Amino acid sequence: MHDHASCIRAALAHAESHCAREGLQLTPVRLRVLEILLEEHRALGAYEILDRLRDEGLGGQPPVVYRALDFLIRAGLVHRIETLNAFAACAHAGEGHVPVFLVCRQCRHVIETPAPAGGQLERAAEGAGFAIETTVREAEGLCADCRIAA
Amino acid sequence: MHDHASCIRAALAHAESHCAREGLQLTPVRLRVLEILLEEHRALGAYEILDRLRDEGLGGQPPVVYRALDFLIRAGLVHRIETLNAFAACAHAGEGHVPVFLVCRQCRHVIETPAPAGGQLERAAEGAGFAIETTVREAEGLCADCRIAA
DNA sequence: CCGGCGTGAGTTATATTATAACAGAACACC
DNA sequence: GGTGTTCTGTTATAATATAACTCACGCCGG
Repeated sequence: MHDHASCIRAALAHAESHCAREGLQLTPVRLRVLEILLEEHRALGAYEILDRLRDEGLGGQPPVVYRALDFLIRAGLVHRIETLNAFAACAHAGEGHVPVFLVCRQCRHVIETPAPAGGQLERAAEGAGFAIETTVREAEGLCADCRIAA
Repeated sequence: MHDHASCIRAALAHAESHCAREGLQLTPVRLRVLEILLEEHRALGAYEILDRLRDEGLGGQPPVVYRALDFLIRAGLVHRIETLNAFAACAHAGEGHVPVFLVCRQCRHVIETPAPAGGQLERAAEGAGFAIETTVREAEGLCADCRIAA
Protein backbone atom coordinates (compact mmCIF):
# COMPACT_ATOMS: atom_id res chain seq x y z
CA MET A 1 0.00 0.00 0.00
CA HIS A 2 1.08 3.56 -0.40
CA ASP A 3 -0.10 7.03 0.54
CA HIS A 4 -2.53 7.51 -2.26
CA ALA A 5 -3.63 11.06 -1.51
CA SER A 6 -0.10 12.36 -1.45
CA CYS A 7 0.88 10.43 -4.56
CA ILE A 8 -2.04 12.06 -6.39
CA ARG A 9 -1.06 15.47 -5.14
CA ALA A 10 2.52 14.98 -6.23
CA ALA A 11 1.47 13.79 -9.67
CA LEU A 12 -0.85 16.73 -10.18
CA ALA A 13 1.79 19.17 -9.04
CA HIS A 14 4.23 17.64 -11.48
CA ALA A 15 1.67 17.78 -14.28
CA GLU A 16 0.98 21.45 -13.70
CA SER A 17 4.56 22.52 -13.54
CA HIS A 18 5.45 20.35 -16.51
CA CYS A 19 2.68 21.88 -18.63
CA ALA A 20 3.52 25.38 -17.52
CA ARG A 21 7.15 24.87 -18.47
CA GLU A 22 6.32 23.41 -21.88
CA GLY A 23 3.60 25.89 -22.71
CA LEU A 24 0.94 23.17 -22.71
CA GLN A 25 -2.59 23.99 -21.61
CA LEU A 26 -3.81 21.78 -18.83
CA THR A 27 -7.47 22.71 -19.29
CA PRO A 28 -10.30 21.64 -16.95
CA VAL A 29 -11.30 18.62 -19.02
CA ARG A 30 -7.72 17.45 -19.36
CA LEU A 31 -7.01 18.01 -15.70
CA ARG A 32 -10.12 16.15 -14.66
CA VAL A 33 -9.30 13.16 -16.86
CA LEU A 34 -5.88 12.99 -15.30
CA GLU A 35 -7.37 13.23 -11.80
CA ILE A 36 -9.81 10.44 -12.50
CA LEU A 37 -7.02 8.17 -13.67
CA LEU A 38 -4.87 9.05 -10.69
CA GLU A 39 -7.70 8.42 -8.24
CA GLU A 40 -8.43 4.98 -9.68
CA HIS A 41 -4.83 3.98 -9.97
CA ARG A 42 -5.78 1.38 -12.52
CA ALA A 43 -6.49 1.18 -16.23
CA LEU A 44 -9.79 2.72 -17.29
CA GLY A 45 -11.48 2.43 -20.66
CA ALA A 46 -12.20 5.66 -22.48
CA TYR A 47 -15.91 5.18 -21.97
CA GLU A 48 -15.54 4.62 -18.24
CA ILE A 49 -13.83 7.98 -18.04
CA LEU A 50 -16.47 9.48 -20.27
CA ASP A 51 -19.25 8.29 -17.97
CA ARG A 52 -17.63 10.00 -15.04
CA LEU A 53 -17.15 13.23 -16.95
CA ARG A 54 -20.78 13.15 -17.97
CA ASP A 55 -21.88 12.75 -14.38
CA GLU A 56 -19.95 15.89 -13.58
CA GLY A 57 -21.31 17.89 -16.50
CA LEU A 58 -18.06 17.96 -18.45
CA GLY A 59 -17.88 16.93 -22.11
CA GLY A 60 -20.40 14.22 -22.80
CA GLN A 61 -19.16 12.81 -26.11
CA PRO A 62 -16.37 10.39 -26.98
CA PRO A 63 -14.16 12.84 -28.86
CA VAL A 64 -13.82 14.96 -25.74
CA VAL A 65 -12.27 12.11 -23.81
CA TYR A 66 -10.13 10.86 -26.64
CA ARG A 67 -8.75 14.31 -27.23
CA ALA A 68 -7.93 14.79 -23.59
CA LEU A 69 -6.24 11.39 -23.52
CA ASP A 70 -4.25 12.20 -26.66
CA PHE A 71 -3.02 15.35 -25.01
CA LEU A 72 -2.08 13.63 -21.77
CA ILE A 73 -0.29 10.86 -23.59
CA ARG A 74 1.66 13.28 -25.73
CA ALA A 75 2.58 15.15 -22.56
CA GLY A 76 3.81 11.87 -21.03
CA LEU A 77 1.32 12.03 -18.17
CA VAL A 78 -0.76 9.04 -19.20
CA HIS A 79 0.04 5.75 -20.88
CA ARG A 80 -2.13 3.67 -23.14
CA ILE A 81 -2.34 0.02 -22.13
CA GLU A 82 -2.57 -1.78 -25.46
CA THR A 83 -3.48 -5.12 -23.96
CA LEU A 84 -6.67 -3.65 -22.49
CA ASN A 85 -7.40 -0.81 -24.88
CA ALA A 86 -7.38 1.29 -21.76
CA PHE A 87 -5.49 4.13 -20.13
CA ALA A 88 -3.56 4.62 -16.92
CA ALA A 89 -1.91 7.62 -15.33
CA CYS A 90 1.85 7.54 -15.48
CA ALA A 91 3.40 6.53 -12.19
CA HIS A 92 6.82 7.92 -12.99
CA ALA A 93 6.09 11.16 -14.75
CA GLY A 94 9.10 13.20 -15.58
CA GLU A 95 11.64 10.47 -15.11
CA GLY A 96 12.30 9.94 -18.80
CA HIS A 97 11.56 6.26 -18.61
CA VAL A 98 10.65 3.46 -20.97
CA PRO A 99 7.47 2.15 -19.43
CA VAL A 100 7.03 -1.51 -18.59
CA PHE A 101 3.60 -2.59 -17.39
CA LEU A 102 2.32 -5.47 -15.36
CA VAL A 103 -1.42 -5.55 -15.89
CA CYS A 104 -3.72 -7.61 -13.67
CA ARG A 105 -6.39 -9.17 -15.82
CA GLN A 106 -8.70 -9.40 -12.85
CA CYS A 107 -8.62 -6.04 -11.05
CA ARG A 108 -6.98 -4.09 -13.87
CA HIS A 109 -4.43 -2.62 -11.52
CA VAL A 110 -1.37 -1.54 -13.41
CA ILE A 111 2.10 -1.77 -11.97
CA GLU A 112 4.47 0.45 -13.87
CA THR A 113 8.10 -0.28 -13.44
CA PRO A 114 10.69 2.07 -14.79
CA ALA A 115 13.11 0.25 -17.03
CA PRO A 116 16.31 1.17 -18.73
CA ALA A 117 16.25 1.52 -22.50
CA GLY A 118 18.37 -0.69 -24.73
CA GLY A 119 16.84 -4.13 -24.45
CA GLN A 120 15.91 -6.83 -26.91
CA LEU A 121 13.63 -4.62 -28.97
CA GLU A 122 16.36 -2.10 -29.60
CA ARG A 123 18.90 -4.72 -30.51
CA ALA A 124 16.47 -6.50 -32.82
CA ALA A 125 15.55 -3.23 -34.50
CA GLU A 126 19.14 -2.25 -35.11
CA GLY A 127 19.85 -5.51 -36.89
CA ALA A 128 16.83 -5.06 -39.16
CA GLY A 129 17.35 -1.42 -40.10
CA PHE A 130 14.11 -0.65 -38.35
CA ALA A 131 13.53 2.83 -36.87
CA ILE A 132 11.65 2.49 -33.60
CA GLU A 133 9.26 5.28 -32.73
CA THR A 134 7.35 3.80 -29.83
CA THR A 135 7.62 0.59 -27.87
CA VAL A 136 5.13 -1.45 -25.91
CA ARG A 137 6.12 -3.83 -23.14
CA GLU A 138 3.25 -5.29 -21.21
CA ALA A 139 2.64 -8.45 -19.26
CA GLU A 140 -0.80 -9.70 -18.40
CA GLY A 141 -1.42 -11.95 -15.42
CA LEU A 142 -2.51 -11.85 -11.82
CA CYS A 143 -1.25 -9.34 -9.30
CA ALA A 144 -0.16 -10.40 -5.85
CA ASP A 145 -3.49 -9.42 -4.26
CA CYS A 146 -5.61 -11.30 -6.78
CA ARG A 147 -3.42 -14.38 -6.48
CA ILE A 148 -4.11 -14.47 -2.78
CA ALA A 149 -7.84 -13.86 -3.30
CA ALA A 150 -8.05 -16.67 -5.85
CA MET B 1 13.83 -10.90 -49.66
CA HIS B 2 13.11 -14.53 -49.00
CA ASP B 3 11.56 -17.50 -50.80
CA HIS B 4 8.00 -16.76 -49.90
CA ALA B 5 6.36 -19.79 -51.50
CA SER B 6 8.59 -22.20 -49.68
CA CYS B 7 8.23 -20.38 -46.39
CA ILE B 8 4.47 -20.67 -46.70
CA ARG B 9 4.73 -24.36 -47.51
CA ALA B 10 6.98 -24.98 -44.54
CA ALA B 11 4.69 -23.11 -42.19
CA LEU B 12 1.64 -25.00 -43.40
CA ALA B 13 3.41 -28.31 -43.09
CA HIS B 14 4.40 -27.44 -39.56
CA ALA B 15 0.86 -26.36 -38.71
CA GLU B 16 -0.59 -29.59 -39.99
CA SER B 17 1.79 -31.85 -38.19
CA HIS B 18 1.56 -29.81 -35.03
CA CYS B 19 -2.24 -30.02 -35.00
CA ALA B 20 -2.21 -33.71 -35.79
CA ARG B 21 0.18 -34.34 -32.94
CA GLU B 22 -1.84 -32.30 -30.46
CA GLY B 23 -5.23 -33.59 -31.55
CA LEU B 24 -6.29 -30.15 -32.79
CA GLN B 25 -8.63 -29.83 -35.74
CA LEU B 26 -7.21 -27.69 -38.50
CA THR B 27 -10.54 -27.24 -40.26
CA PRO B 28 -10.99 -25.57 -43.66
CA VAL B 29 -11.86 -22.17 -42.21
CA ARG B 30 -8.94 -22.25 -39.81
CA LEU B 31 -6.55 -23.43 -42.46
CA ARG B 32 -7.67 -20.77 -44.88
CA VAL B 33 -7.25 -18.00 -42.31
CA LEU B 34 -3.73 -19.19 -41.64
CA GLU B 35 -2.97 -19.33 -45.37
CA ILE B 36 -4.24 -15.81 -45.89
CA LEU B 37 -2.02 -14.51 -43.11
CA LEU B 38 0.97 -16.40 -44.45
CA GLU B 39 0.44 -15.13 -47.98
CA GLU B 40 0.26 -11.51 -46.88
CA HIS B 41 3.16 -11.76 -44.51
CA ARG B 42 1.91 -8.73 -42.66
CA ALA B 43 -0.64 -7.86 -39.99
CA LEU B 44 -4.24 -8.05 -41.17
CA GLY B 45 -7.30 -6.82 -39.33
CA ALA B 46 -9.98 -9.37 -38.57
CA TYR B 47 -12.32 -7.69 -41.04
CA GLU B 48 -9.76 -7.74 -43.83
CA ILE B 49 -9.52 -11.47 -43.36
CA LEU B 50 -13.28 -11.71 -43.17
CA ASP B 51 -13.67 -9.94 -46.50
CA ARG B 52 -11.39 -12.45 -48.16
CA LEU B 53 -13.21 -15.39 -46.65
CA ARG B 54 -16.48 -13.95 -47.85
CA ASP B 55 -15.18 -13.63 -51.38
CA GLU B 56 -14.37 -17.30 -51.26
CA GLY B 57 -17.72 -18.35 -49.85
CA LEU B 58 -16.39 -19.30 -46.44
CA GLY B 59 -17.98 -17.94 -43.25
CA GLY B 60 -19.29 -14.47 -43.82
CA GLN B 61 -19.72 -13.21 -40.25
CA PRO B 62 -17.28 -11.80 -37.71
CA PRO B 63 -17.51 -14.66 -35.19
CA VAL B 64 -16.24 -17.11 -37.77
CA VAL B 65 -13.01 -15.20 -38.19
CA TYR B 66 -12.57 -14.44 -34.53
CA ARG B 67 -13.05 -18.06 -33.61
CA ALA B 68 -10.56 -19.19 -36.19
CA LEU B 69 -8.08 -16.62 -34.94
CA ASP B 70 -8.62 -17.70 -31.33
CA PHE B 71 -7.86 -21.23 -32.32
CA LEU B 72 -4.75 -20.33 -34.26
CA ILE B 73 -3.46 -18.12 -31.48
CA ARG B 74 -4.03 -20.81 -28.88
CA ALA B 75 -2.19 -23.24 -31.14
CA GLY B 76 0.73 -20.80 -31.36
CA LEU B 77 0.39 -20.42 -35.12
CA VAL B 78 -0.71 -16.80 -35.15
CA HIS B 79 0.07 -13.80 -32.99
CA ARG B 80 -2.09 -10.88 -32.13
CA ILE B 81 -0.42 -7.51 -32.70
CA GLU B 82 -1.86 -5.37 -29.93
CA THR B 83 -0.54 -2.13 -31.31
CA LEU B 84 -2.59 -2.56 -34.46
CA ASN B 85 -5.48 -4.67 -33.23
CA ALA B 86 -4.45 -7.01 -35.99
CA PHE B 87 -3.10 -10.49 -36.55
CA ALA B 88 0.00 -11.99 -38.13
CA ALA B 89 1.10 -15.54 -38.83
CA CYS B 90 3.86 -16.74 -36.59
CA ALA B 91 7.21 -16.71 -38.32
CA HIS B 92 8.87 -19.08 -35.88
CA ALA B 93 6.21 -21.64 -35.18
CA GLY B 94 7.33 -24.49 -33.04
CA GLU B 95 10.44 -22.86 -31.72
CA GLY B 96 9.05 -22.16 -28.27
CA HIS B 97 9.87 -18.51 -28.44
CA VAL B 98 8.81 -15.33 -26.72
CA PRO B 99 7.75 -13.20 -29.64
CA VAL B 100 9.13 -9.73 -30.17
CA PHE B 101 7.61 -7.68 -32.96
CA LEU B 102 8.79 -4.77 -35.05
CA VAL B 103 5.71 -3.35 -36.71
CA CYS B 104 5.94 -0.88 -39.58
CA ARG B 105 3.25 1.73 -39.16
CA GLN B 106 3.29 2.42 -42.87
CA CYS B 107 3.20 -0.93 -44.66
CA ARG B 108 2.15 -3.01 -41.66
CA HIS B 109 4.88 -5.53 -42.28
CA VAL B 110 5.74 -7.38 -39.14
CA ILE B 111 9.24 -8.53 -38.33
CA GLU B 112 9.18 -11.19 -35.69
CA THR B 113 12.42 -11.82 -33.92
CA PRO B 114 12.77 -14.79 -31.66
CA ALA B 115 13.95 -13.71 -28.24
CA PRO B 116 15.08 -15.48 -25.15
CA ALA B 117 12.76 -15.36 -22.16
CA GLY B 118 13.87 -13.81 -18.89
CA GLY B 119 14.12 -10.11 -19.56
CA GLN B 120 12.98 -7.00 -17.77
CA LEU B 121 9.36 -8.01 -17.59
CA GLU B 122 10.14 -11.23 -15.81
CA ARG B 123 12.45 -9.58 -13.33
CA ALA B 124 9.97 -6.82 -12.62
CA ALA B 125 7.18 -9.34 -12.13
CA GLU B 126 9.17 -11.42 -9.72
CA GLY B 127 9.83 -8.45 -7.50
CA ALA B 128 6.14 -7.55 -7.40
CA GLY B 129 4.73 -11.00 -6.74
CA PHE B 130 3.01 -10.79 -10.10
CA ALA B 131 2.21 -13.99 -12.03
CA ILE B 132 2.77 -13.38 -15.73
CA GLU B 133 0.50 -15.27 -18.09
CA THR B 134 1.21 -13.54 -21.39
CA THR B 135 3.63 -10.88 -22.48
CA VAL B 136 3.57 -8.33 -25.25
CA ARG B 137 6.68 -6.75 -26.71
CA GLU B 138 6.13 -4.62 -29.74
CA ALA B 139 7.85 -1.69 -31.33
CA GLU B 140 6.20 0.57 -33.84
CA GLY B 141 8.17 2.54 -36.36
CA LEU B 142 9.35 2.46 -39.94
CA CYS B 143 10.86 -0.60 -41.57
CA ALA B 144 13.99 -0.38 -43.67
CA ASP B 145 12.05 -0.33 -46.96
CA CYS B 146 9.68 2.43 -45.87
CA ARG B 147 12.57 4.53 -44.55
CA ILE B 148 14.18 4.44 -47.97
CA ALA B 149 10.88 5.20 -49.70
CA ALA B 150 10.24 8.18 -47.42
C1' DC C 1 -29.20 -48.65 -34.55
C1' DC C 2 -29.70 -44.41 -32.06
C1' DG C 3 -29.37 -41.08 -28.60
C1' DG C 4 -26.51 -38.05 -26.20
C1' DC C 5 -22.29 -35.38 -26.10
C1' DG C 6 -18.64 -32.46 -27.73
C1' DT C 7 -16.85 -29.56 -31.21
C1' DG C 8 -17.19 -26.50 -34.82
C1' DA C 9 -19.76 -23.51 -38.09
C1' DG C 10 -23.65 -20.30 -39.31
C1' DT C 11 -26.50 -16.42 -38.08
C1' DT C 12 -28.59 -12.43 -35.80
C1' DA C 13 -27.95 -8.93 -33.00
C1' DT C 14 -25.37 -5.94 -30.25
C1' DA C 15 -21.44 -4.23 -27.38
C1' DT C 16 -17.17 -1.77 -27.24
C1' DT C 17 -13.65 1.18 -28.92
C1' DA C 18 -12.42 5.04 -31.88
C1' DT C 19 -12.60 8.78 -35.40
C1' DA C 20 -14.35 12.06 -39.11
C1' DA C 21 -16.14 16.33 -39.92
C1' DC C 22 -17.87 20.57 -38.92
C1' DA C 23 -19.60 24.59 -35.78
C1' DG C 24 -18.75 27.75 -32.20
C1' DA C 25 -16.15 30.01 -28.15
C1' DA C 26 -12.00 32.04 -26.20
C1' DC C 27 -7.85 34.18 -26.62
C1' DA C 28 -3.59 36.29 -28.61
C1' DC C 29 -1.61 39.08 -31.92
C1' DC C 30 -1.20 42.47 -35.32
C1' DG D 1 -11.48 44.94 -35.61
C1' DG D 2 -9.91 41.23 -38.23
C1' DT D 3 -7.38 36.93 -38.30
C1' DG D 4 -5.23 32.75 -36.78
C1' DT D 5 -4.81 29.22 -33.37
C1' DT D 6 -6.38 26.18 -29.86
C1' DC D 7 -9.79 24.01 -27.44
C1' DT D 8 -14.54 22.40 -26.88
C1' DG D 9 -19.20 20.75 -28.39
C1' DT D 10 -21.92 17.98 -31.36
C1' DT D 11 -23.63 14.68 -34.81
C1' DA D 12 -22.73 10.85 -37.10
C1' DT D 13 -20.35 6.81 -38.20
C1' DA D 14 -16.40 3.60 -38.57
C1' DA D 15 -13.76 -0.25 -36.79
C1' DT D 16 -13.20 -3.90 -33.64
C1' DA D 17 -15.21 -7.61 -30.91
C1' DT D 18 -18.56 -10.69 -28.53
C1' DA D 19 -23.16 -12.79 -26.81
C1' DA D 20 -26.42 -16.03 -27.61
C1' DC D 21 -28.67 -19.24 -30.04
C1' DT D 22 -29.06 -22.75 -33.92
C1' DC D 23 -27.77 -26.55 -36.57
C1' DA D 24 -24.56 -30.16 -38.61
C1' DC D 25 -21.39 -33.64 -37.84
C1' DG D 26 -18.67 -37.30 -35.79
C1' DC D 27 -17.95 -40.28 -31.99
C1' DC D 28 -18.90 -43.42 -28.54
C1' DG D 29 -21.60 -46.19 -25.32
C1' DG D 30 -25.55 -48.82 -24.87
